[in-house]
Amino acid sequence: MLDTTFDALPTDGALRRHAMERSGEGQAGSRRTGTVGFRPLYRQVYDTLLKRLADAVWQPGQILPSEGQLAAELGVSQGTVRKALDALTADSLLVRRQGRGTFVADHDDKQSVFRFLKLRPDGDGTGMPTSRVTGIAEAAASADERGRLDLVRSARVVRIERVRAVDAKLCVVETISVAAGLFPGIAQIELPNTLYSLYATRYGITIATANERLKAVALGPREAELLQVPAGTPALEIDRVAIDLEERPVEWRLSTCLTQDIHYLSVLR
Amino acid sequence: MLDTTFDALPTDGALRRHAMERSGEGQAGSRRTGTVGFRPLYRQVYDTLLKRLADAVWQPGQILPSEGQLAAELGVSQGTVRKALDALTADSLLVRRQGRGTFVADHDDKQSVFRFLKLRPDGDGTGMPTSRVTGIAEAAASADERGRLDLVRSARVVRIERVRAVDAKLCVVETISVAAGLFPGIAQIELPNTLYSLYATRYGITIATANERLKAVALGPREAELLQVPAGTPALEIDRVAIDLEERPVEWRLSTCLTQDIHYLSVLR
DNA sequence: GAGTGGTCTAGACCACAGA
DNA sequence: CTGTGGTCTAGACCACTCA
Repeated sequence: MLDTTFDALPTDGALRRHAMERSGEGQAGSRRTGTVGFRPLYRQVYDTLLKRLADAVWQPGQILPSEGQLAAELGVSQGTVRKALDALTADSLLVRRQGRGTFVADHDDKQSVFRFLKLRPDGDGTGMPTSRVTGIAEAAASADERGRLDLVRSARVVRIERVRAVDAKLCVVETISVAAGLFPGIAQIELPNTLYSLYATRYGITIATANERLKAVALGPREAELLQVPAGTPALEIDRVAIDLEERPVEWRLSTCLTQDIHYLSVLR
Repeated sequence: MLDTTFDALPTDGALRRHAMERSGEGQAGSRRTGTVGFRPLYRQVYDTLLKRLADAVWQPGQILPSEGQLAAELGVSQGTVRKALDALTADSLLVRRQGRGTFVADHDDKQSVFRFLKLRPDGDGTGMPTSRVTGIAEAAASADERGRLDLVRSARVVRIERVRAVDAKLCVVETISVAAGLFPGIAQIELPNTLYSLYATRYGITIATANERLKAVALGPREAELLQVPAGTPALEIDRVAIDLEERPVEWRLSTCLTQDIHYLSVLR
């Protein structure tokens, strides 16, 4: 009932009124789902705005309407909009700047490069990464790829192999797999250093989170050759699955990293 | 001025009034520090409550006064107290339970064990860790220890060496260094599996964050012997500095982990 | 000076837990 | 039934940015 009201009236803008109406709707919802059917208003605002971001209604870097305008459009109070905007900001999807406005997070800028890159130089360097693609091909998805990316048996993937340097120091070789259906033509594009901004701008796929599993391994012969060190050298293996705004696993990335001059930084709170 | 007012009137409870008085004080503050001297009220409430937690005024697991009581005591509105409590909750220092109250986070319970332990079994297991101390001694701080723990040249440390198992599978050997002065008598105590709850209950030191630097290394002979694998086996080295509520580095921990059956889990947002 | 986000208040009602 | 945290509103003022 709550969601119906919400979805059924997108054109007139009002999510739903508070107070009396809300009370009635809340009880109806409770009857339907026990007592767990309650979804706060700001959560619905969050979802609305999230959908607009996922649908690229607003482009990265672009300014959003002010809190007051959004509140009026959605038929809720400014405080409720604020709570939703704060939540989206906490999820790194928006950036708020006092006195200026609220903007769609631009994951192309310098500070955002490191959101998903935890490799840092041991010493002082900036840690800026560079990349060189060493291979790219389309193929039938392997069992591993189907498992990581939640693909059907007949699915095809594009595999990208590249080497990366941090502060001009060669130290990473990685294989990236994405579903061919989600990223049409990606094998024919000149790939940028930061793939996730390409996903966002060209394919409308925004990476929201990533799960990384780290292990220590001995370098195999191919990786050793690419990194120009002896086979068997200990290396850090990072197995990453990147998740988009709609909670789909959209990229699997297996990176093998030399850690002589760099380390993986993890901050626990 | 802001802080003076705040610190000078702890007994009458009022932080400071809003509106007119605040405006005047704010301007005075601005004159002193340019325009950056502004500290929001809820931030001061946060600091007050944080200090009480650091001073162990409230014990772990204990219930705090209700929002209304705290608001009345501190002379601010309930909404301001709420904002401070929410921030403390986000920092994992409090736990809020609707209908029951706000509690001091108890980092002894099962879910909190994993806040600072990112090693997980590859398969299904619970991942519960166990420990066995293999050595403990007091000594003069090494250069590394002085650097990590910010100690003076003459400082002494207590070093704890132990091996750990995850799901009964031996996989970690680690050396823990703490300043002897901060943890008097710790070398004579029967050490629990979860050291951080000991730090909190016996020494009033609450670990708030930890910075971990990960590298892949080849096992040295001593570690290899303790872990019963060949020397040279690739292993994950975790170099952790734990920071307490007052932002002091209080523990340095160097762990060497076999990753045949476990991995290090890192969630990026 | 106008417009934006940030803070603070006061008061209402809702969901939840427990006596 | 009472008390707690959770949500929502309305309105005020503050700090910041920029034309």
